Amino acid sequence: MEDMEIRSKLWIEVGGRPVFGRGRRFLLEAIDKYGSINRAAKEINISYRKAWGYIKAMEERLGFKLIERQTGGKNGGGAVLTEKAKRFLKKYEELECGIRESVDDKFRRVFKDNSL
Amino acid sequence: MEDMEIRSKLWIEVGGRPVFGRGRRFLLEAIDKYGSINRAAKEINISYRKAWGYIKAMEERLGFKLIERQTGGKNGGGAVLTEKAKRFLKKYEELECGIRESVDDKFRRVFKDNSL
DNA sequence: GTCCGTTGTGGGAATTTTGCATAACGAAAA
DNA sequence: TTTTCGTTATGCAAAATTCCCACAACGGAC
Repeated sequence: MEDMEIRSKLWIEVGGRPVFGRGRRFLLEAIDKYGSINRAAKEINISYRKAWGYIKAMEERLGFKLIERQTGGKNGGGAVLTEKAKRFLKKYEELECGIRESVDDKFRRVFKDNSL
Repeated sequence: MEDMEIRSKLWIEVGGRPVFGRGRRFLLEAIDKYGSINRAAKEINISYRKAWGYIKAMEERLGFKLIERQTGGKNGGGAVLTEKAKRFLKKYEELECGIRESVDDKFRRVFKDNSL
């Protein structure tokens, strides 16, 4: 059983539906960095279609606009995070910080004494 | 944003495939309690088919037998956990213990100051 | 007007999950 | 010996979900 590994997931729901998690976090961070949903999606290895669906659902369920988009124009357009989105993202980063590490630690302590 | 809630999930993988998590934990606990896969599945509100699939995958991926089954006979048969399964289950319970609570706490600390 | 890299979206394909239906089993009772 | 009963076992179709292809619209730069 040496290839066992622990995995953990953390997400926020609204009305019982997922609204934010690690994947969406990476998406927003990448959009913030690159100014483009398309580019961001490529960067984190998901399809544009999927990224677009994430954003749509997030905005609907959270009830506020996360991303200011512009279609056409210089460079074809682009996207930037709203201030509210940035504040939300920051909070989520803070929430997530340290949790995975502590889960990994506990896993190692409990499961890695090589008995079963 | 008052109906936001945090959710977390913890599971073990082998070869990149899920092997054990909260649902399977409940399943094994119920089998241990009732001595029947069928009864256990009803108790935790999943179909027998699903429970059976869980067990099959767990045993394949973990590489050892979790459940001793008997078909036919008194009461139609039944199922009991192997000793190894009991030890594994115990470890998982220990691993999971406290993690959800600490996640909830952190969520409350970070997100419940009502600003965004 | 053409080009380019965006955003926006329908809808079908592919995959995963779900659960219905039914067979096999074997001790105990009839 | 035969019937009964509540199990385990599993194929397969249907339902649900996820994924992704293909194309439209946009508008500044050239």
